[in-house]
Amino acid sequence: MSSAVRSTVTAGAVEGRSDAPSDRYDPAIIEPKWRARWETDELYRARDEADRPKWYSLTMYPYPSGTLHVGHWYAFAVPDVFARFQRMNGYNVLFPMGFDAFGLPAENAAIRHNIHPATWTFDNIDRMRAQYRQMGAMIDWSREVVTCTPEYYRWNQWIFLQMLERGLAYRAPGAVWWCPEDQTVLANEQVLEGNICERCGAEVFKRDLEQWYFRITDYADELLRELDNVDWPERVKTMQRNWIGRSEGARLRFSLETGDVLEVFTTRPDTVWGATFMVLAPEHPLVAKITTDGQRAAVEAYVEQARRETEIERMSTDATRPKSGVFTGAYALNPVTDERIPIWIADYVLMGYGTGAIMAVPSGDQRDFEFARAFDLPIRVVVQPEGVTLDPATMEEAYDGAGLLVNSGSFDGTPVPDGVPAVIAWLDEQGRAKAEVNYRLRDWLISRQRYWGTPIPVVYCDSCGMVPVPIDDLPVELPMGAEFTPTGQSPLTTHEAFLRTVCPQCGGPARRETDTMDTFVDSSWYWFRYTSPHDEERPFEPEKASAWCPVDLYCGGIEHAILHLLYARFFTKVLRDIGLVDHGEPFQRLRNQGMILAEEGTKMSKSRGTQIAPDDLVQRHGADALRLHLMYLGPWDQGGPWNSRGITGMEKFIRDSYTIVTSTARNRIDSEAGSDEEQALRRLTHQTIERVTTDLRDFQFNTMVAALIEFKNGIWPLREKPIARTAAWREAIETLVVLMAPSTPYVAEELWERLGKPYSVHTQEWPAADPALLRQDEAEIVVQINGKVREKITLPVDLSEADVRELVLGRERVREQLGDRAPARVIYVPGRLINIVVGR
RNA sequence: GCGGACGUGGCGGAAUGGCAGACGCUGCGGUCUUAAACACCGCUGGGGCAACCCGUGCGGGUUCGAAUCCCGCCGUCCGCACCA
Repeated sequence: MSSAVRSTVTAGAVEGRSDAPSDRYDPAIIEPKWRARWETDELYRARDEADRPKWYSLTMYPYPSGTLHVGHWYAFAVPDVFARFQRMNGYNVLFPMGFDAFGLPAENAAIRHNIHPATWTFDNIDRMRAQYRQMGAMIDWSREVVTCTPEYYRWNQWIFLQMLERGLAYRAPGAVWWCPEDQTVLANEQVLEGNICERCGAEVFKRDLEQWYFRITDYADELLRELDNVDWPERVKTMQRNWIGRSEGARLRFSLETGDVLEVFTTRPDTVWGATFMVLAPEHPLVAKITTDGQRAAVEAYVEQARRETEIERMSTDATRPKSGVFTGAYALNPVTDERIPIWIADYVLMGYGTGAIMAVPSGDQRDFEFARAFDLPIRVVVQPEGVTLDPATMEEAYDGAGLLVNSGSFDGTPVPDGVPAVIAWLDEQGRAKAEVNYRLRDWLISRQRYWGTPIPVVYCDSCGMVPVPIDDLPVELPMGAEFTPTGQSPLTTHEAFLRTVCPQCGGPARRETDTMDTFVDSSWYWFRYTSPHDEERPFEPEKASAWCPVDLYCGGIEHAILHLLYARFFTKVLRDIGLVDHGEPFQRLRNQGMILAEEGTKMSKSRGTQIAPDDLVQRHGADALRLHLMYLGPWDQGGPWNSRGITGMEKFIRDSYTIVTSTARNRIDSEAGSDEEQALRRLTHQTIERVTTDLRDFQFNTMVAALIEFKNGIWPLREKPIARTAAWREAIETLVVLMAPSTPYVAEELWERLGKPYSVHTQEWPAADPALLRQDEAEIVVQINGKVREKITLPVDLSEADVRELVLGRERVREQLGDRAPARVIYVPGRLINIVVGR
């Protein structure tokens, strides 16, 4: 509070004067001044050049939700520090910015406030852009991308058409997730545990609808394998691996007594001798056909119940729920034993995975075991572990560990790992099995029955059927006048002028596709667009994209661990196969920031008013102080509760640095280098260079700031001493300013000017620590007796162990402590400590 | 249920086998001031006059030496959860 008053008073006082430099640090003057200068000079314009190595630093673009909160700064200002650091390290840096501007919140807000989604969105973008500018980031705004503009989304349509041509986009019926609140279908990835809509939290259910899909499953294997080649947090990779869910096994054919063939997928074909029954998913197409008359009523009741549960709680099932199911009355023949085995239906078998049917091996699979026990079905042991003898009558759980095959014909005695391929090969010869790999990953459902998105560029003609819109007719523009209140129908259906068109093939009347694309399509390639944002021929120039990409460092929240990052990887591979880029992995290095919580530790919420706005803080403390404060809260990948008090400490650091530099910048240097004091100062300077450099490189911003503060604290008392008139001092303060440049760009630029150095500090070369100065001649050695610190002595580092030992043992305090006990052992760690071990 | 990460002063955190608590915040004392605020200087894990003792969720282990490594437990957070 008080500093707000002070700051305002100072600002008012200075305004009247011309440009007499104030000795008091005032961000309200410094920050707008340099921001204007940088913009005029296009200091942050990224140029396509080949002289320096490129560095593409990308931060996930924001959704234009309204106003910024400090979380936005945390996500953007901290990567900005790193981007600046890389620039000073000699890289040609691309640090772009855009807005993920299509999507449901715009529509919902528009309905609530009775304005157009475009108005809402562009107003927000204008506001947020201004807020982002305050941050002092090195954003190249000339490359800004806004996804809801036809200049951008026409290329979504272009890519869609390329994919359609290659069979990677297709339309298919199927049971899909439907959100009753948002009145649209959702991708599997957007459905959270408990069947909750990722966007609005409503409970979702399945509906049978015809929808557009992208064939991401074609890339399942590559998406899985290439995770090994990127530098990403291990947990993100694990999440993607789990999501893709690769299983190796075989597809087996079982003959039914009805003459039908039932295929199953299994990862354990070696246990087929133990398959004592089969289970179909309730939705399996064979269910109605094979059910016997006697069982029909029970089966239909169960299927109906399962369907209802689908709408309420199915899939939210946990594995501990008791198994349920019904016998169909039908039998299959076990292909290896020729036994008749009963066919059941149960909801623990999912239609969406494998073939929607399983062979049940209760002795080896816990789920099958529980089912067999519940319905009194036979259990046959086919894998015998060493040491114990499994008895079906007394087993309490399935056994799926190592062992030898038993009751398995000619394969008896085969160890499990060998049995799997052997049995597959044997069954394959007889045409009864094929090795197969299954993935949990499903194709990406991209159509949405909402308005504020990219129109899908196809038309439907009565005579020609579905016809793609010719590339030359793009973009298919989203009409501004549509009625977009959600009805469950695509809003575009009611827009006659949009809907009615002519068939590009026959010229007859045709109807446009009225679904729009999932907004994750927009974000699946936006970083390529930054490399040639104004290209009118293609989504982007392949040469420029390949020159800048892949992205060297991608920063963003962990919440995109699966959705966005998986889709983006998929698109990159598709664009590579189309021939637009030369690589398949978009993001070499990924770093996730933690989440900034409200002061009381809960999630920041707009509605509860717990969001912290940066504007106010910038006004009171300056953007530089806020940047430092965010870095200093803790490890960046950890996040944590916002703390409004600590920022004053950062302000003090800046103010003190400002005082140090401005009060000594004009000092005449009147001593030749060489005194011990100067040598010590130079050591401190170079140790700080070393610490700041390694901390920045390792993304340890909190300790980097601590190193800067310690440096300031170290030189603060010297500013009015004679040493402030030496070359070592000059080196120290110039270094301080350069080291501050990435973190506090405004004040660093101001101080650089005060030092009389040529504009701009941000184009200076990053300093290198002089190894000769880092070397210590003397070190403080900790003297321990039995591991307890008893004394600290400063000794030359090159002293031999014997000398140190003699010296230490001769010390009065040590002799006192030892008494008449003789050292049993002495451990010496050069330059660190000496531990004298004595018997007790 | 399975898997992973984490647990350190009043608070955020530092230290990843070698001085626990760097640095910042808070708090306390002092200087300045008529006074207060600001600013500056100093102190700030607990106990003890001191030597010293205790202390990194709890219990055990390895080691000359453990916040750090190993085993078990407790707690918090995250991911997965009928995927055949």
